[in-house]
Amino acid sequence: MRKPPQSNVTHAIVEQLGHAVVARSFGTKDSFPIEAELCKQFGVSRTVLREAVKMLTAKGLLRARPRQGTWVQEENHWNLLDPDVLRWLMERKFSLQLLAEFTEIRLAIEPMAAMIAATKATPASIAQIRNGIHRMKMAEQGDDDPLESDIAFHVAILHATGNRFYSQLEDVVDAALRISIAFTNRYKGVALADIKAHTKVLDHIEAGQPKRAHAAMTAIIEEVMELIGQARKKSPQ
Amino acid sequence: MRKPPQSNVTHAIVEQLGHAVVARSFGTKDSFPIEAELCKQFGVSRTVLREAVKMLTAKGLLRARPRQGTWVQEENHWNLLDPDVLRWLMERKFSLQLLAEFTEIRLAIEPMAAMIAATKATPASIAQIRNGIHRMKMAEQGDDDPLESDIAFHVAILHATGNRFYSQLEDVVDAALRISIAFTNRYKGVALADIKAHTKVLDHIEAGQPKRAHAAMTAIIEEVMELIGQARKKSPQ
DNA sequence: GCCGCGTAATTAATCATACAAATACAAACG
DNA sequence: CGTTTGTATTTGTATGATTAATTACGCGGC
Repeated sequence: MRKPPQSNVTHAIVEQLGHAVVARSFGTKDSFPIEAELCKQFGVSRTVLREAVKMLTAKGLLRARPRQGTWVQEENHWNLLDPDVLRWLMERKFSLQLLAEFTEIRLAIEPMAAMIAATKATPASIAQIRNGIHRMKMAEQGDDDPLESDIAFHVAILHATGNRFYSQLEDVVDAALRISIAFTNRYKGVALADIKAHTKVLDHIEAGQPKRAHAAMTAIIEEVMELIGQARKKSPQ
Repeated sequence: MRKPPQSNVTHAIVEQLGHAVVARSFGTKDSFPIEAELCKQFGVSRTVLREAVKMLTAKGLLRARPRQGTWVQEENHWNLLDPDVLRWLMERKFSLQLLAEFTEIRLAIEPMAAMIAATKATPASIAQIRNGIHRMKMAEQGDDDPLESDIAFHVAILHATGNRFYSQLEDVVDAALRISIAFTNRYKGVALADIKAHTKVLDHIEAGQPKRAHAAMTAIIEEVMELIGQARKKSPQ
């Protein structure tokens, strides 16, 4: 994604440990290595390791207590909506199941976002949405990236709500779209039909038609849901 | 909420610093104290302070770089959906604005959750929902807590989706409901009408009627939205 | 005066070590 | 047999020293 690289040692450890945790590389609860063990394993000082563990604790992945040691939290404690956790999950543990759950959330958020945008969007935020569509058109002719332009469109709508919590879900949408591409090239390339469907959403938002904007966005995402459903039938995991 | 107290010094600092950050107690960007300064201020060692800062960094509230120092991130970097951040915001910086934004998110999530639950709910998860309603009835007669029982109902529906991301939004709903109570006693006590409306949702879920479940839940939350709207007219912030 | 370049100063990052606190477990005691 | 007390283990906290990254500054060249 678009994060500054952060070339700290600590950060590197956080990444590795984070990946390992979501990938379930640590067997049973008590098989998680003790501090000293991990230090040796990664070749870093206790300070660095502890700070890394603290960061993962802050994201709900780990828990530590004196004398009991450190262990991986139950999955329902993970902050799934944390951008890092999201990314780790998607990089390490892709599954159609996960993608389906992602999309199910989008189905709640994005249509409602479009609906809200239809009543609250400013000229500036509408311009952002339009820019996304413009990029999709460019991408169709090979002059822009199809994935990035698609993301730009969807994210612009989240921001157009003027609601911080919707904006915050940018990363979920981002991850969901990237994951979509990862599993099937069917999504690759920008079809004219896609552009048409996306333009419809913009039109309704601009016209101040909440319900129609909602419906148009729902159509887009249900299309994705459909694709996933088909894929799962072929190779049910 | 229902978290183990965590009586560490580090955790205490995280709480204090977290509160201070969301309350905007640190003026301009460069007025954030340097490490040593904060250590003296809180009377803790650098170890503790650094680990606390790391945890807040993990939640997107702070950022630190050598020679530039530590500073508060722009608000759009905050992980608003992190349970801690959410709680700090709500404890320190209550506003009708914030509550409205909360509720706007609920308006997307919960009706869709009810919809999904109507097709996917298991006997066990339906029992959970029913238990929530049961508690509301008890609360009406003073035999249970009205707020907690209400929360139990809404959270049960999120879980009934079988979707981890919906489950994860438990804290948002939790916070929203608590905040609701905080600003008006209007919400206090359980009205018979409320119980009726909530029961309707359960009935539709049990009957496997997605659209009706969706509508019933929407009605409940729009009622809340209405209340907020009225309050904002009286004292527009 | 202006531009590039190395150098110094500042701040967080890392390391190493020591000691404190919490708690599970077992042994001792009633 | 239950209770208490001790002890070992693991994380928590403290401190000092060192390293690395980044910016600001001054120096020299033009």
